[in-house]
Amino acid sequence: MTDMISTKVRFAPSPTGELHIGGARTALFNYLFAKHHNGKFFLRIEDTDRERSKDEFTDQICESLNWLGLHWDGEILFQSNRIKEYQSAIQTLLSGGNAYRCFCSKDLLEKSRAEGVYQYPRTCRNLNENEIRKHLNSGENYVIRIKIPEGQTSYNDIIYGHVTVNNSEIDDFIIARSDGSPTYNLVVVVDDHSMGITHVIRGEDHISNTSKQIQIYKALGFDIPVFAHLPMILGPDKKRLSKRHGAPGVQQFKNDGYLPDALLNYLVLLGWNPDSEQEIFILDEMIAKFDLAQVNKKGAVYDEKKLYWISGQHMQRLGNKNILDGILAINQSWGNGFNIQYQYTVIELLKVRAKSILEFIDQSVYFFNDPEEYDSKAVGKHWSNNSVNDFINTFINKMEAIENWNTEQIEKELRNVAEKYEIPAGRIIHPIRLALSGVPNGPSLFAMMELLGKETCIRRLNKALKLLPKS
RNA sequence: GGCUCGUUCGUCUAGGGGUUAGGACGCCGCCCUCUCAAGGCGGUAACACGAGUUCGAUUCUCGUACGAGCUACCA
Repeated sequence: MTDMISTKVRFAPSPTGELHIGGARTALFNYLFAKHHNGKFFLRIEDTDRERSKDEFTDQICESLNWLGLHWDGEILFQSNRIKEYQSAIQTLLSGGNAYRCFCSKDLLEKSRAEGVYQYPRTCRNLNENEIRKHLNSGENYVIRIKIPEGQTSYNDIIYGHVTVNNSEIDDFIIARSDGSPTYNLVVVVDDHSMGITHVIRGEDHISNTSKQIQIYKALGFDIPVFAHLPMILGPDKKRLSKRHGAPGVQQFKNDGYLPDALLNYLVLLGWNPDSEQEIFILDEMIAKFDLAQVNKKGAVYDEKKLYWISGQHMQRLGNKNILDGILAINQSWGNGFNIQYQYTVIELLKVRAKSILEFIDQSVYFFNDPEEYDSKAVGKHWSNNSVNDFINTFINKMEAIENWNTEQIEKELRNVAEKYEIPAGRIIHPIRLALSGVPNGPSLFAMMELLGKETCIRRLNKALKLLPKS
């Protein structure tokens, strides 16, 4: 390692809503970048907007981050605890001549904006001592604005490359409100500097804030970090996915039974390409291969279908223990009364055909309870008349005689019955599956029967014989 | 309005002066098969437009169009 300064990044959400996939993706990229470089990933809560910030959202964001496995280093930094630092930075700017008091009324400025004047006309920029004192003495409210110098501001974005803006395009924006509280662009710079952030990785919506922030860095004499702006995640209409726009919260994915790694896997593919044809990653693999230089500039449309597929891929690959943990996290009573070996076998049989934990739970009910009803379409197809009952009765007799209750024996006996009646085995297999599970599809019938056990199979078959066919 | 950024299959993307423009999801078909999945094989489908540079442009340049973001005493 030639890096003398270790990498430090941060994820800085404002607690005005729950964590949604856009934020999760930003957090993920920060996390991957930090871990890839053996650096630190910090969490900062941007709660300077006292009206909209809520503690419950802070809790929810932390919970979501933890569920995803994106654990932050050190203590959470709350901006609301750092007012003194901001005040002192503002004072430095003011006394250094890099900022000034502005006494213009909000109404006036809003009016001129409505008339097409979008920039602050810098009315108060060159007020002299006497004029300032006069305003102050008459008790007028004022805000503090940064004094943007002439010239150009440019920086080299890891993802977007060189971005240059004429300073004439940068407003003398407000750094302190009339109540003295600092604004976003000021606090970000003060915090990123005091936290020692080396790389600022955030959404593309901050590109135009960056040149403003660079002005503050310069005015304060701070080193400027490296910037990397991530393309937006878009809705189907190509507009930025936002809460208003139906951006799903991370919590929602948890409730829908998605595994954290699957969500992360989907998210990492939105904008980043691994420079190979690999599509399925676990977190450690993402860390090993992640590179900001491989992130593209184009916004990516959120596509639930692909997430769904990725989720299925993860289900297949995941260890049975992990799946069990995932199930229990949603439904603690799953598998109650059945031993662990039985539970693991259920998982083994089902995991290739469930795309989410929720689906998994849904598909597994008949392993623990006798079916209460039978899929009516399947009944019509496979058990529409009494001839089926004869086959089943014959098979029940054969089953009772089986001593070694295992897949092979069961299959052998069933095929014998089919042969005896000179019918395709499917004519017996389908109705039996229906009788045992209530549904027309699932894992290999014989493997299912072995697991359910002889008693249960016979009991369920007899029950079905009483109820089917429906006339 | 101004500024900044972007534009390859429906979607996620690879590629890059001469390619049958590659992969993945989805969709369709076939195989496997007791069903459903999974898996295998195949198919469908894209370089926004116009100039210029060039022997040649999807790739480079410039325009145009379209889209997005920012333009708050929100973050």
